[in-house]
Amino acid sequence: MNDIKKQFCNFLKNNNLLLTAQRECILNYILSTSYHFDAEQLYVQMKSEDPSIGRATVFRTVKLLESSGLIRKIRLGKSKSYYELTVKKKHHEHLVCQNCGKIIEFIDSGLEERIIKIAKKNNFKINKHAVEIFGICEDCFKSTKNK
Amino acid sequence: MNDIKKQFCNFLKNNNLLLTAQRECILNYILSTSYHFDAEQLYVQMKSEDPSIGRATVFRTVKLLESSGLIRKIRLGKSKSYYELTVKKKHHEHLVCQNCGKIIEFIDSGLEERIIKIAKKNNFKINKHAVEIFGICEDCFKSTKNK
DNA sequence: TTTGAGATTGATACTCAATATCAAATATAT
DNA sequence: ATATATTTGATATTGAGTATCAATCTCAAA
Repeated sequence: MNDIKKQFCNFLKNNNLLLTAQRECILNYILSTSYHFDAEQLYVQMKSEDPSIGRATVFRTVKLLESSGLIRKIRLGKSKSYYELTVKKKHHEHLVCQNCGKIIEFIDSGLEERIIKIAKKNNFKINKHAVEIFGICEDCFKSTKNK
Repeated sequence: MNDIKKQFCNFLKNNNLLLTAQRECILNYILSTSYHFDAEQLYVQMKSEDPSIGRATVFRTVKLLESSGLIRKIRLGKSKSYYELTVKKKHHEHLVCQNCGKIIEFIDSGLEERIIKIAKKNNFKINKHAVEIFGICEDCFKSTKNK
């Protein structure tokens, strides 16, 4: 069992929760994907592997994974929540193309520093932050010009 | 008629839309408030002034106001959308207290510059951006310590 | 191995925010 | 005045997520 699974097992144990077949199955799938996902999409995927699984279980497990710190919620301008793995990945921000939906991740230490400074200046105990930049990506911009 | 109203009228005219009593009423109210609001809250307010107004009309008008550029959508970590006036107000970001819900607005030119640079570096036609910092505000932090 | 308290499940109903539908009412141009 | 287009409010519907609950599963203690 790898470190990430162990981390989740510990979380479950510490909260008197059980590692069930469904939870393990969902965890496995999430670990095998490296990109953003949402709960509904995950449900459809799990359903295709095990038709007996329920929507509620998937949504509940996503919440658990979030509480455990394994995944984090991100908002990409849509009404629904997306999630991404927190492990094996540095914190980063998002460029969201409003035309094709493509998401470019970036890190910028200068940006992070400023955010920390701003929180400090306002006597704010910072917990998390999010920077989203919306616009048109290079590819889409090129193809609209060609029309 | 003030500039802001004119701007909205122009927008309506340019799109073959009419300035109706309901739309004007909603616009007036929005101009009289200077803080964040959401569509449902606005509906309740308008309903108290004119009980015959419909929910759909308020939600539609909010969308119109957004398209016209008079208000902008902001996401404050909740599932619903909030809006704020874009005029008479410089663009700013938000510090959101996860305990009491208080919202502190701030501007930081260094932050803005970096965001523009990042977009440029990624050949991204930037349209808008959002920075949200979540945490515990000074007041809440103090009062938790006293317990 | 049985038992029983507690955790988990899936189905379902429900909430909440927002959108779609549509007939009736309004406005506009001719 | 009339034909055309826009807007309205009521209502139904969607989409995302949560609450409920009886049935099932787990596991430690007897």
